[in-house]
Amino acid sequence: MSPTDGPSAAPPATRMPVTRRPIERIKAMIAEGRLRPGDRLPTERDLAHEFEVSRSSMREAVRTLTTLGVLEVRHGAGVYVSSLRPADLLETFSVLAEISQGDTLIEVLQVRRMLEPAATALAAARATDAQLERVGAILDRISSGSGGRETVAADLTFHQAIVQITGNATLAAINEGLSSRTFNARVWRGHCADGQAARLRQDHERIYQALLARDPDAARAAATMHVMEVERWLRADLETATAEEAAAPGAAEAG
Amino acid sequence: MSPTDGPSAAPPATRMPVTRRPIERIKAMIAEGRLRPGDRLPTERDLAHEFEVSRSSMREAVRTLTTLGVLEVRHGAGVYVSSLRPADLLETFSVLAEISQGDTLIEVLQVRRMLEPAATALAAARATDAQLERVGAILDRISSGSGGRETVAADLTFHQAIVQITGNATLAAINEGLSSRTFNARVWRGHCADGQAARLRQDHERIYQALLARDPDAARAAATMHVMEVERWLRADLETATAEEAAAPGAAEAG
DNA sequence: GCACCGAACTGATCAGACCAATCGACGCGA
DNA sequence: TCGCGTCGATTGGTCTGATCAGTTCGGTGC
Repeated sequence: MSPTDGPSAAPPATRMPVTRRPIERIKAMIAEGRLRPGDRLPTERDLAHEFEVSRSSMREAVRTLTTLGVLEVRHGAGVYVSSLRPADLLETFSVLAEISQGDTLIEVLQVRRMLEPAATALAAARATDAQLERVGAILDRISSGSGGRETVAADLTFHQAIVQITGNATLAAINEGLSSRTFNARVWRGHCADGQAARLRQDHERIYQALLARDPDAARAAATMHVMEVERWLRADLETATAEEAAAPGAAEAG
Repeated sequence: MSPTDGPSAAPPATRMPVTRRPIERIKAMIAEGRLRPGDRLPTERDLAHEFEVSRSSMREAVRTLTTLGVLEVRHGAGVYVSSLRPADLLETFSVLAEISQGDTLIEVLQVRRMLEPAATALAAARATDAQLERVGAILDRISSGSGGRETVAADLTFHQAIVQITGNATLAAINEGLSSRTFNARVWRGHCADGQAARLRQDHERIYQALLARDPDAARAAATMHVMEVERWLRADLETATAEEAAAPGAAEAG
């Protein structure tokens, strides 16, 4: 065990960076329930005094906890404990999808291939009529679009809406983090260029039909096929990019 | 769509907080590949000058990106782009498991119930002899322990080792984020108190046997059973806690 | 009773100083 | 020549205090 274990295993006091003390203490207070969602913390100035650090350091601590989704800062109004809902705590997740390239994108898709089929099956079993109607409306927006921004946005919304039907906010937040606008835009652009946008539309239609039929098995299969289609495209795209890179290094993103 | 969409949809320039500009620009440079893993950035002072912000603000930006796992700072040495591996970018993930309570823990387990069976099945199909040997050694550490720290640590390692066999680092990082020492400790303590620690050991043994047999279906089933056992315990534990809370509000954690 | 305004509060940003860890050049001694 | 310690320059870490910019809320006047 490392000497830094435990929230307040004080004795050794391994000279942790000053900024870290407030972070750990506040996190611990929240984990222990002494601070609850929506609670307001003292002002930055008071906190700094309480933890015996300068205001700059206190601000860095607050910023860290804000980035983690644990705290919320309102200019002029104060620092508050966030709702602590999964969506808050997993907001940072999106950087993975934003920044990842190449092999990591494949890995991300493999994870989605584990989650989305299970989620879609669950949704098929639980969906209410109103929820299905909403999904149908989103599907119309995908179909009526021409592969541009609208379509990409609708596509993302489509999958999010389905995952939300499961009622599992954590699952929804994770799945949302595994998708990204930019990646989805690439997928659509690629399919349109190959004249295969119909494939994507058909995938979505099949998923929707499975939901309508409230058939979990069909939903699972349809979702699996869809993710696999995206994965198939990505693998092909990566190969092309690699080949172009080899032919003309450093100019892969042109056009 | 909100007016703040897009990384550099410049024209409106919606007066974003000063600190945010460097964050978005650096993130964009990384996403575009202009900054690569291991690259060193200019000093904080130079960066501040370049982005026309004060050093304090620049520091907050760097701090944010560090928290997100995108950058790495070495005291006295400089600021570097992290390896950008999933494990870096998903480090923040652990706060979810650390802080979550009640219903969110159930949700987390439901996600694990989607991931771990799939991962274990994949591991069964891919495991090498050396990897299996390592898992077996870890299993011995679980069995020889008595439910204390050692056991809990070995338990976590056991599952992580299996997921790592899949070769999917993103999956491994996500799954690790969905587990936490404190939660696992609670599970073991609870099972020991009920005299049911044998259940957990048997679950692990079954998973291991399925891996040895390189039987994905058996592995999937065994992993599912294991997560369900933990979920069963958690639901019972939550009910008990709720009941005690109702009887003696505010004293649930005593003893 | 209500809309408006301003003072007090609180976070956001800035500036400059000094502390602490790192790294590399230099020089001493084996 | 090689090895190692020292010292100074570089760079992140922390502190202080001032000023800018939203929020809140109570008072003021219609």
